[in-house]
Amino acid sequence: MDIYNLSSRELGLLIYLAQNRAIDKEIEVTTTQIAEFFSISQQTASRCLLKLKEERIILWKSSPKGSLVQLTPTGDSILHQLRFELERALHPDLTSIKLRGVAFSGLGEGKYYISRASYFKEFTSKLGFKPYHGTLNLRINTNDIDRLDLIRGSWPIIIKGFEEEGRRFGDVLCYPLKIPKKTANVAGIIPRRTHYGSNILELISDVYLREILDIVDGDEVVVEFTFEKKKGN
Amino acid sequence: MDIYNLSSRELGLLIYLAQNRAIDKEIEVTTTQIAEFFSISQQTASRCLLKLKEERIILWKSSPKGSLVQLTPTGDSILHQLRFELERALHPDLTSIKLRGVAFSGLGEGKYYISRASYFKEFTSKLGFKPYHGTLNLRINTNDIDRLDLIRGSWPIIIKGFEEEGRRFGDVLCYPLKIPKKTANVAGIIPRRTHYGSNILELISDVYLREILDIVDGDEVVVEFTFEKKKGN
DNA sequence: ATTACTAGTCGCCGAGTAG
DNA sequence: TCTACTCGGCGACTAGTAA
Repeated sequence: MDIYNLSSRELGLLIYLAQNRAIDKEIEVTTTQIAEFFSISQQTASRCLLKLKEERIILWKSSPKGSLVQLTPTGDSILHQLRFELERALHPDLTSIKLRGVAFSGLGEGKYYISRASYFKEFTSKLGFKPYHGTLNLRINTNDIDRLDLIRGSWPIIIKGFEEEGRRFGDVLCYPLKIPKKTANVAGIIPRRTHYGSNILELISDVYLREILDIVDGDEVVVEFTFEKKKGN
Repeated sequence: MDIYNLSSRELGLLIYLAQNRAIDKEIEVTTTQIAEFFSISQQTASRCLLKLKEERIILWKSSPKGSLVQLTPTGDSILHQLRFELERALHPDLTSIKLRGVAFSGLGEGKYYISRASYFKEFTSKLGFKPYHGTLNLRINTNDIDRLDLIRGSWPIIIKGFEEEGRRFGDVLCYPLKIPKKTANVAGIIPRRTHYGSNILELISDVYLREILDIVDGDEVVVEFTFEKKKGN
């Protein structure tokens, strides 16, 4: 879903809904209320909601008494993509974002996921390096979560999910990163379904990062995200 | 100019131009290049630029060899308005923004401007208080300039400019503020033509702020901007 | 009250092409 | 090459109205 495929109406409506907290929870709206806010007809408001629903940008339960609306993760991510593009428009000189986080040990899921043949092959071909069989978990500093969300609004490398042994493995989004003064190939990975505002970022690399960086749990790690030329899609 | 009056294409084009640094300077573009980027026809690209020019959102010199484009202050402010709305959409719990700045003495222009009968009357009627005949100049902390720009993206109270004695007095934009723990009526004022990224904010109030706050040049002042319910226009 | 279908109008888009 | 006009078609809007 590309933000530029949305009409201005739909985008405005999405912003309106989000401002009314439709990101976290279902909110009540009526098509008449939307129509008045945007100075359009009630019918158009109805059609816009319908279209957003069809494109799975919102969840919508309509009834003769009114409607309940909530943004889907897709809707949320569209707003973040717009934010990313806008930030770059307003700060064209900004070419990288630094994040600080603290290393911690997870339950080993990262290692498990990377080991899945399907993921491993895609990581290798799309990232251009063979990932070490393990991840370095970072708990991003509270002050930097907003910046993490900004990075997540960029156009990530998408590792496709799959179904295996009756279990669903979802899409994983990869963001190429650098560790200042190190040459290791690094990428931050985040499951697509992770909500914005999360402070967890897992790092994969072609090397054993804990050794290269000489860190243990609790140590601070800085990663840097550098902008590409344009939105790639 | 309301951001919701722009078509999605025009908004996208504006972002594209800004990302290519058309905020600061004239940049070269061709309608074909824009057409390819957005996957539209060259004709539509041409029409979009033409419309943006008519609405004084961009300056555009076109010739058979290509075009030079630059955003007008209006164009810049549209992007900042969008940023403001988007920030509120993504952070609906954020209800106020604090700015830190350092007091300094200007050349007394603020005092001069407020004294102009035309400005004074409008300040009084639109802000709801009689401004003290002087302003408190703040040099906003570098780290907070981005937040100042965010506030400037909101819907300000507009004090209309006028022509007098052969001189042009431009529009002044007012942002209602509060000083933490003080009850004084305060507003930040910024001439409309001031470019974004500026670190100067002038405060007007119904009281003599330097006395109430007990400050001299060089002292730090904190001001707080609180969001209203909705975009007012 | 709501949502949403249908009919009719209007404006926007792309193709062809002129300057 | 550029920009930008005209024209034909289609998509989006409003009004009326059904459910």
